[in-house]
Amino acid sequence: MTVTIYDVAREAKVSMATVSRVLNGTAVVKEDTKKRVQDAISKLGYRPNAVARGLASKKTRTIGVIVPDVSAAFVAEVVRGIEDIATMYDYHIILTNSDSQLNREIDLIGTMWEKQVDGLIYMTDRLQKEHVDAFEDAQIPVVLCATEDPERRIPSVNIDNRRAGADAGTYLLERGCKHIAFVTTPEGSSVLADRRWTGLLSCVPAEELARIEAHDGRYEYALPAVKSALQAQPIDGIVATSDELGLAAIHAVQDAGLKVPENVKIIAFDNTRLANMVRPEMTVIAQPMYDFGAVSMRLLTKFLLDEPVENYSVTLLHNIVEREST
Amino acid sequence: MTVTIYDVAREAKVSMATVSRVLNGTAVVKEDTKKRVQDAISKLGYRPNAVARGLASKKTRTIGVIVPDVSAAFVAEVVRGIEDIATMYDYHIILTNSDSQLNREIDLIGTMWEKQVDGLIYMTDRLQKEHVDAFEDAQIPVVLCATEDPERRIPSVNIDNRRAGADAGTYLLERGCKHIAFVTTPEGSSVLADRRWTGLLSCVPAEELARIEAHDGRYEYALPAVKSALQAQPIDGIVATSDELGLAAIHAVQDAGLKVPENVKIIAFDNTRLANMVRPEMTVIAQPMYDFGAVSMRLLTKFLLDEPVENYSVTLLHNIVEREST
DNA sequence: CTGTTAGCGCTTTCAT
DNA sequence: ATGAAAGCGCTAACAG
Repeated sequence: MTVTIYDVAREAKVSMATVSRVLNGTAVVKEDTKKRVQDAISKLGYRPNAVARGLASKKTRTIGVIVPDVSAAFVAEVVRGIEDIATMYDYHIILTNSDSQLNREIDLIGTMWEKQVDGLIYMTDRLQKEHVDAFEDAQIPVVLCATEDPERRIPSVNIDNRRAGADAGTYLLERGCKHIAFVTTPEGSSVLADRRWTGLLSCVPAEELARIEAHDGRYEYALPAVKSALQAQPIDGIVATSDELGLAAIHAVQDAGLKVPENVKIIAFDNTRLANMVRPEMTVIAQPMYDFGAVSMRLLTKFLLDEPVENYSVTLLHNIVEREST
Repeated sequence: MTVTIYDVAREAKVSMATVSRVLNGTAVVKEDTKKRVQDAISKLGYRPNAVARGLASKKTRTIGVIVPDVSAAFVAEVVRGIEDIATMYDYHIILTNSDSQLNREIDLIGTMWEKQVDGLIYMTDRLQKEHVDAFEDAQIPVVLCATEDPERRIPSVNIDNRRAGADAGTYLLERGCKHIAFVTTPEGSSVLADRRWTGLLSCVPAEELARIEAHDGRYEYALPAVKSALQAQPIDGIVATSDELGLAAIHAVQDAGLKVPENVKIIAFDNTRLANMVRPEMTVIAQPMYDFGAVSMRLLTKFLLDEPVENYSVTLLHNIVEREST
């Protein structure tokens, strides 16, 4: 039925240990016998059973990936980056969605341990003590991806969100904006958004800065929120914490009979495909989404391969892509 | 170090077999001893090793998911559906991207077998004989998701794309369009798009039907393609095979100094979030993306659990969502 | 350079 | 209702 390493050994007239050796290159094997083994392998169509391998070696070549929601454009792009590098290093990923629910997240860390993943890439809106505790007693190498650990206990890959927030603010200020609004998710829901807000506050006088919150960070909620803000106060510059919110801002401004960028300049975060498919094309603080994933995974492999790691918390660069909305 | 079933057995003063029984509910255990075991488990913080379990039981509770590219909105939504149902039935998913490359796909089917996945959910643009062969000698239950098997050898979940194409054409015809264009990926790259084209041909006279192809189905390539088509011939109705292409069509029309929907009516396929975030909001043939994934996974569990399956190829319903572009 | 022999941590007969 | 024992398919000492 299923052909095992034992069958290959018999066919090649060697011991299973030798087969294992040519399979893993874990010791030198005479060229001649190596060939016999390889012939036997292809003749029988043998494929090593990764589960048995995992049990024996205590390495599954599988890494767990916990994200809030793959169906979000930003996240999907990150996952793509993770998977590409994982493939490159011969790992597979087990993907799960947490919907940012703490209990589910903690639960997942546990089941990832049951699955014996070699490492974990973790993405969440707000890292809590419970997470850190769970990581610790799971005893699995973890890297946080686009997720901030204020106390830097866990390796992570991120951009400098505070700085990025300040850059966005400065950009608008330099272009003459006097009344800036920040369109974002509700306070406390995302550490990253909070950092950006802090950055904004550092360069824009508080009295010239408004805050517009949209439930769940969704277009549908943002649109009316921005509209009413526009009526309540003068606004000539908007920073949005995602492309989706930026687009909502654009439409709200247009609905108010104003023009982007003439009357209101808009700069958004992320630079998903949305940003350059809409009209006007959006100026953005581009985030290296794919690289978040790729670099996280690469960092994880360093831990797994015991390579030297110079920097436990990697800060990727963001940059402003100037388009039509400013 | 790591606590095993053996430790639990000793702690509870029973045999490991009994522990296994309470763990799996695989046989009746006296209430009293069951409690002792459970206490031991929580006292020791025991968690069963899924890899060992997989080796012994030959079931990994893991299913392989092979998709062209998670970073595509459509795919990401499907994957979300798969993962949700997988979680519901206590399965995990190993996610891989194939970029629709045949050799990579075949390779992946093999490594999925190595990983001993219990089942496979497969998504590709064009199913080939090589795929079917690989499925067969992998001996894994497979369900095709949003992928068509012309010969219906493999279980699948889909919509009726031919019919959907015809519906889109009819819709435009009924609204007075005389010169219809289909914006799509290059011929042969996607069976689904081909089906839609066939559907279109069945209701729109060939001489009133134009075909506009965009490399990779991308906005960037579609925009100029539609623009030049607009100059070359009269067009007053457009069917696009994805939201992204639909948006490109909208912008191309606008750039030509025409209006949507007054001069040109546009209907697109998919109904990703893009469709109702753009202006004008797009009329679409809505595809049940999440359900593609969810139903596929559910169907797979039926095979896995030996539940009776009445229908091996499930056809989900599509529907027209009327918005501003028509 | 190659073979022998223990396990890895669990499920699953087969007894009792 | 519970225990003993034999694997699952492989890796990893340890010999030779």
